Amino acid sequence: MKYELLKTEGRAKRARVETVHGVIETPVFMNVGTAAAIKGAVSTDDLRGIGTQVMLCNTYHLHVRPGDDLVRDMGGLHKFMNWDRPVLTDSGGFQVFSLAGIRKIREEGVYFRSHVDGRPIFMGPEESVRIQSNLGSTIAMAFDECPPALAERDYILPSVERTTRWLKRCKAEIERLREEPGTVNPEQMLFGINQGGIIEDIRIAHADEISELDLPGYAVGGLAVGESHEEMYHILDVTVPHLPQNKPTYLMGVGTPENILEGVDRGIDFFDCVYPSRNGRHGHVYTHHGKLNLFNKKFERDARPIEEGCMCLACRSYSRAYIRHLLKAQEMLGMRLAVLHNLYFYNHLMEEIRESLDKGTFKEYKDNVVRSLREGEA
RNA sequence: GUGGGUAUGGCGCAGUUGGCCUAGCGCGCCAGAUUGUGGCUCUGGAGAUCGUGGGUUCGAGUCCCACUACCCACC
Repeated sequence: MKYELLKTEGRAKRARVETVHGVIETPVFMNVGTAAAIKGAVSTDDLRGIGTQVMLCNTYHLHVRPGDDLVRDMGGLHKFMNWDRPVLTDSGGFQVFSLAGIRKIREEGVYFRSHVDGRPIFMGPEESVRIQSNLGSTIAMAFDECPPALAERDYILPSVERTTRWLKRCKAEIERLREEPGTVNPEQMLFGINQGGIIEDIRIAHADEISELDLPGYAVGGLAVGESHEEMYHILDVTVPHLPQNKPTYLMGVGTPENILEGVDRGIDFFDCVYPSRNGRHGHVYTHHGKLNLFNKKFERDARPIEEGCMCLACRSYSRAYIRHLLKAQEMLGMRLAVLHNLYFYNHLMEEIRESLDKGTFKEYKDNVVRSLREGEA
């Protein structure tokens, strides 16, 4: 992997990452396809058409179904889903948080009950890395615990210490697997994850500690899980400078267009979020003038596209009224068009961000977009 | 025509021996939430002269009579 820093503006970074599956221009928004598909009937062909650079898939979910051994036997995730560009796999760490009701955390790892059929599933650092190795993703994420934002110091501190021990085990395991014959992707990279809730000194100490492991990239995890925007931005302000600046920095699970602009401004390269796809399925669509809820009655006879001038499939051909009708009638095409629009919007937003960084006008661009997003539709 | 049944917000229903019914629920409708995705979930809100008319009673969605509409069976 090669990380080439092309330009900076304040802390904001414009970079190019070369991987075995091709180049990633950053800042980038990764499109979330948990179960090896973007929900909403979006194909990988669609993704190529809307500027998707990286697809994000999930270790836990693919392990449960269809099984990582099956994916390996089918030639790896790339071949399986017909996507030859970069893929990042989330480790299953977030499921420690999101499936809190059906798991137990121990030093060796996490005992889940499958959300599909209830069978016991054990996942520790070695298991997570092995699964991700079978999937053959471009970037594997370390297996961590994502504690709730409101957790107290006496919960966060031991949790973060365990996450560090898990990270070292992940690193050892991926290095071991790299040497094994038949590994799907011997060039697979491991990114470490910083945790610490909203407690400054824990965040910083942890960032310093994991930076020493000299991994190819680092993520800030455990944000946007209940804390305020101000708290999230503050943690980025104090934490990101303690992560290597000559490597990709990934803010996990974030966020709204405004969150992303603020993240870029604080030195983040990679983002991902379920918002464009999940909200699309639920009829919420993004524009430069804020988010619209297409279920709202005011769009019943609105002949305009979702956003004037947008070049996505939905906006080139269909009205708000028609997409609203499809969504209300639960026609799959409604979801599909809304999701395609949202992903296009996010990918296009990142392109605008990169252009403004190239030109040295990011600050101005960001202020304008944030104002426009907040003002809403005229 | 005869006998039986049913009529409660847009739809489907619940309403116990008449009294916490100032009429409840599901869907739908109108809004809002959702941040490393369990095609979910959650939170608010609007909307009903309880088919019509009369009667009994201190009090009727609940009981009685007539009428109307629909459903079923028989002729």
